[in-house]
Amino acid sequence: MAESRKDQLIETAFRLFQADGYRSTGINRILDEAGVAKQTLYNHFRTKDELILAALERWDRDSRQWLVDAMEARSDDPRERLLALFDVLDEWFASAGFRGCLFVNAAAEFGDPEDPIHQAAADHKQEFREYLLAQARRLEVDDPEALTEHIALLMEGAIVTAQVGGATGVAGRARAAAETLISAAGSAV
Amino acid sequence: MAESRKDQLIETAFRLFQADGYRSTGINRILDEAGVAKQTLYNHFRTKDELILAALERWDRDSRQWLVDAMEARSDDPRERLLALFDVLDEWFASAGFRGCLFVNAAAEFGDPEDPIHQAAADHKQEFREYLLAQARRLEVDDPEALTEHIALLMEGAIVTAQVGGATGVAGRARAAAETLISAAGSAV
DNA sequence: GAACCCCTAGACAGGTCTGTCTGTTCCGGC
DNA sequence: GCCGGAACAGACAGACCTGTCTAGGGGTTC
Repeated sequence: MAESRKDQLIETAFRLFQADGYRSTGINRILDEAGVAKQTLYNHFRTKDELILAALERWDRDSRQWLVDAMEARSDDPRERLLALFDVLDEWFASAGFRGCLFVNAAAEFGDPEDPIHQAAADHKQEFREYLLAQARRLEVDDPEALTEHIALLMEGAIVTAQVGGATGVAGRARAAAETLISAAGSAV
Repeated sequence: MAESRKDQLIETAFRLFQADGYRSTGINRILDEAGVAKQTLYNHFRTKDELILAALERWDRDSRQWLVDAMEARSDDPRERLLALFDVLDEWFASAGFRGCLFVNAAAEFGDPEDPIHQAAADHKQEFREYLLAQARRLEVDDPEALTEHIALLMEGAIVTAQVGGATGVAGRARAAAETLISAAGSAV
C-alpha cells in the first residue's frame, strides 16, 4: 500500500468534513473510520485545525487539477472551454454526496477573516480565478478581467444555489448567462 | 420595555450565530449575553435547533423586508430597481460584522437537505427569488424566469465572494454583469 | 392577603470534545 | 538476532455541551 497513514487521515477527514461539516466531525470518528490510532494523528498534525488545513490544501490541488483537466479535455476553443466549466459543475452537482464547496463551507464555519482556515479558502478561490483569467485572455474581448469576474460570480452562485436548493438545472442556467456575457464582451475589438 | 424575553433571545442568538456560527455558539453564551435564565429559554423553545429556526425565520422576514424596501425606495423603474439590488448588497457587504448570508451558512453547517434548518434556508432563497421574478416581469423581456435566475446567481455569487475573499467592489462588478444581461434580455419583444 | 405565573440563579446529569500519556506490538535494516 | 522508529490500543484529564431540576423572587389579579 503506497498510501501512508497521513494520506489515509487526510482522505477520511476530507470525506467526513464534506458530509458533516468541520466542527461536528470529531477526531475520534475520523480515527475510527480511517483505522488509525490517535497518537498517529498527533504525530502528523499538532491540532485538529492543522488536519483541516491539510485536507483543504489537498483538495485545493486536486479539485483545481480536476476542473482544469476536464475543461481542457472538452475543447481547445477558448470560448467553449470557458463554457465547459459549467458542464463540469453540472456533473459535480449531480454526483453523490455533493454538499457544496468545501472552501465556502470552511469560510462559513471559520468566519474570522484572519483565521488560517478562512484564508486558505480565499487563496483557493483566487488561484482558480487566475486560471479563468488566463482563459479569458485568449478570447478577443475588451476587458478579460471583468469577464473573468462575471463568470466566477456565476460559478459561485451556481454552487451555492445547488447546495442550498438542489441541483436541478442550475449549472445549465448559469451557462446560458455566461454565453450572453461572453458574446456581449466579445463585441469589442 | 416592549421587547419580550423571547425576542431578546432571538436577537442575541441571531447576532452570535452570525459572528461565530451555529454549532460553535453555545446556549450558555447566548443566555449570558441576553441576560436571560436558562429555564426561560427552555420555556419558549424545546431545543437549540428550535431557537436556530426562530432566528432564521425572524431574519427571513426582516431581511427580505429590508431589501425590498431599499430597492423600492431607490427607483420605480423596473430595470433600475433590479439593479439597485446590487447597490443594497454593496452597503450590506461594507457593514460591520458582515459574515455572509446566514442561510447559506446554515445550509453549510446543516448539510442534510432533509434537516429543517437546511430547508428553512432553501425556503428563504425561493421566496426572495419570487420577488425578483415579479420585478423582472415588469420588464419587457422575452424570458423573465431566465433573467431572474441569472440575477439571483449573480447575487449569490457576490455574497459568497464578499464573504470569502473580501467585499471590495464585488457588488459593483455583479451589477455590471446584471446590466449586460438585462440589456441582452430586453432585445426581445 | 393569597393564588398565580413568569422569571432568576445555579447545581446537576450524562454525554462529547480535544489533546496527552502509557505501554505494547510490529517490521525493516543492520 | 537485535535495535529503533512508527503505529496500535486505550485510559485519562479537563473542558464544554445540551437539557433537567430545584428553590425561590417579584409582580398582577382576584
